[in-house]
Amino acid sequence: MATKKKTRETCEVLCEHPATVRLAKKELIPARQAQQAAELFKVLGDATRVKMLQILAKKELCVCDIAAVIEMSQSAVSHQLRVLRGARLVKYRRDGKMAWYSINDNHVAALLRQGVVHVRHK
Amino acid sequence: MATKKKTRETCEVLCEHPATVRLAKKELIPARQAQQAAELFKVLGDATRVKMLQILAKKELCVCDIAAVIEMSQSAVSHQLRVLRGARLVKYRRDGKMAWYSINDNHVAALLRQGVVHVRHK
DNA sequence: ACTACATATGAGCAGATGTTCATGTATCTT
DNA sequence: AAGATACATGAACATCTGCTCATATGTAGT
Repeated sequence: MATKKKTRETCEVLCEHPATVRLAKKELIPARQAQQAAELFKVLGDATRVKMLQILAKKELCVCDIAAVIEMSQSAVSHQLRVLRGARLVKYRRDGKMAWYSINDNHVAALLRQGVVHVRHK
Repeated sequence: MATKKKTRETCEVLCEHPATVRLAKKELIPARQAQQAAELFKVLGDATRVKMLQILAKKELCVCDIAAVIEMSQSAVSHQLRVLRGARLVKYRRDGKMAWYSINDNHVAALLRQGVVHVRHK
């Protein structure tokens, strides 16, 4: 019985290469940075938002026009714009009833473009 | 009664700028490309996978070492490696009992790095 | 052949995500 | 002031995600 449970009792650490692990741990990105990068990518990880960002990278548009272009409801678009705003990927200005959105910086557009290029070449 | 429901009945298309919409639609990325790009970003959109890719970009590692470095269970790591394999972001080779993983191409590493740089500068 | 080891995978579950529907808020028109 | 318009938001819902736990698969050593 004692011999049978050996695997679990001795712990899972058996095949590790300590030197390699130690080195890799040093080179590992800080947890917070990983989390923030992941959150950025997560926002880009939705086809609706990709489309929105892609057209907003070309031109400033109002909510209604965004909805018309990507063929989604105004509500859905508005919800997603909130996500994009939260991630600071877009900026907006109000002009009376309308809200005009555009991409926040070229960095974002570049990242997006690079992703698109990657899937094209695959 | 008929007047009251006007908003819904006439449809949501009232504020659109037809010329702008038509132009933006032409410039809109094809749906499949948007979907594929989103799927790529979605894979990058998880802190565990970001960490894994980041260390695999520096060095080829076996599953057990990856688990030790990022401090997650072997099972969790294995599941995520499956996702990364599915997206062709990593490659692997077997050597006896061990499986050695590394990043698939520099493209992926560059994309990752760009994301990290973006959150650092924010 | 038997046991230990390294990795892969299926089931199950809690939490996150993206849409719709209904409604709220602010602005414009009359 | 009242209604219409443009947008935002809360609730509800179905679906997806990422983990754990248990177990399966394949390899090596004895």
